[in-house]
This record gives sequence, structure tokens and C-alpha cells, in this order.
Amino acid sequence: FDRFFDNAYCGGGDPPAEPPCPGKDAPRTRKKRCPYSKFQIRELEREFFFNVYINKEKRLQLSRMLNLTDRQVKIWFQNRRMKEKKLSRDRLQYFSGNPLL
Amino acid sequence: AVMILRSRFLDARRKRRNFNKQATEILNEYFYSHLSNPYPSEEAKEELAKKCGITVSQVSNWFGNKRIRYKKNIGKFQEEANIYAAKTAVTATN
DNA sequence: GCATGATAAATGAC
DNA sequence: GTCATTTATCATGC
Repeated sequence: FDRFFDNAYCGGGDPPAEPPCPGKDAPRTRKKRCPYSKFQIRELEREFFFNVYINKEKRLQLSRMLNLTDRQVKIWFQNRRMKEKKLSRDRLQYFSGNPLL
Repeated sequence: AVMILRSRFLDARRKRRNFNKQATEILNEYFYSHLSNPYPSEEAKEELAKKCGITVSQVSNWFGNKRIRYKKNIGKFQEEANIYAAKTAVTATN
């Protein structure tokens, strides 16, 4: 249901969107970047708030709930940690260097 | 006061402002003089950031955008490339 | 109306 | 795991 309210058009109920195509051919195309829905982001952020590092168990659970692959959830947490680190750097630079205001 | 600073920080991060002409000149000069390998080292980024009056992250953003947009349409940047090529040639001769 | 800077998915090096 | 990237998308400037 949730998919109909927000546009979770990616990775949605159709996991085999990209064929692993074992073996050969298929110059396997890079997966197109696909923004996540508000609902997906909310749930990911909620879990991130509890623990910055997610374990395999919760990762599988989350990926099923959000219709994402475990790989996508794993990568989202990696990117999210990098974002947090960058926010910290920017905050530090912003509040330290400048007397401003 | 803290809340004001915090809100201003968030707003400033979201609001986008174009770099001044001089900063763009410096960045383009580096880009087109390293066209075969437009990947400045961390030290080079810091130096560029200082000279341009922007952050290292902004330098990285600029080069990331520049590389992909240049690659995607080289023709559109041909004129710009010639300008900076001539500029560096002049500075080299002097 | 696109140019441009910043951010969000996705990949790959290490 | 981190982290510099690529790529598409978003938001704004003009």
C-alpha cells in the first residue's frame, strides 16, 4: 500500500528490475540513480537515529519493508554516515572561523 | 542566539550563490590547464579553495560538475577552452 | 529558460 | 568499513 501514497517507483515491488545476468554479455549498465520516497527516507532516518551502523538482520527487515535491496540499504547507511561527517565539518567551520552576524 | 545561528547555518547551506568571476577564472584556469587529468590533489584543492575564497567541498563540487558537464558536451565548452588555453599560453611565454 | 552550485543514489578503489 | 568519484536530480540565480 505504502507505495501508492508516495512515489516509491524505484526498487519497488519488483526486485528483478536489473537482471544479474550471470556469466557473460551484458556490459552491465550502471543502475540509474533513483531518488527514494519520503516514506523510505523517513524509515531509513529513523533507524539511523537509533544506530548509525545497521546490522544484517535489521537491514534485511528494512529492505523488505521499503522494497529496497539490502545493498541499497547498506549503501544508504554508508552515504548517510558520510553526510553526517560532512555536516559536522561544515558546522565546525561555520561556527568557528566566523565571528559573523 | 544559538537557534538563530543554527537556522542561518541551515539556510546558508541550502541557498545557492554563484561564485564571483575571479574564483571562476581561477577554477577554469586550473581545469583547462589540466584537461588531461582534471583531478586536483587534496593539497591543490586546499590551495584553490584559499585563492577562491571558498571551501574545499565547494572546490570538489565545482570540479565534479565541471568534469561531467564538460564530458557530456565538449562542443559547448570549446570556446571557453580556447580562451583559457590562450591565456595559459600567454602566461607561459611571459 | 537554462546555467550553476549542492545534494542524493550508485560505483569502485583500497 | 571509509571515501573520492560519477550521475542524475534538486533548488536557485538571472
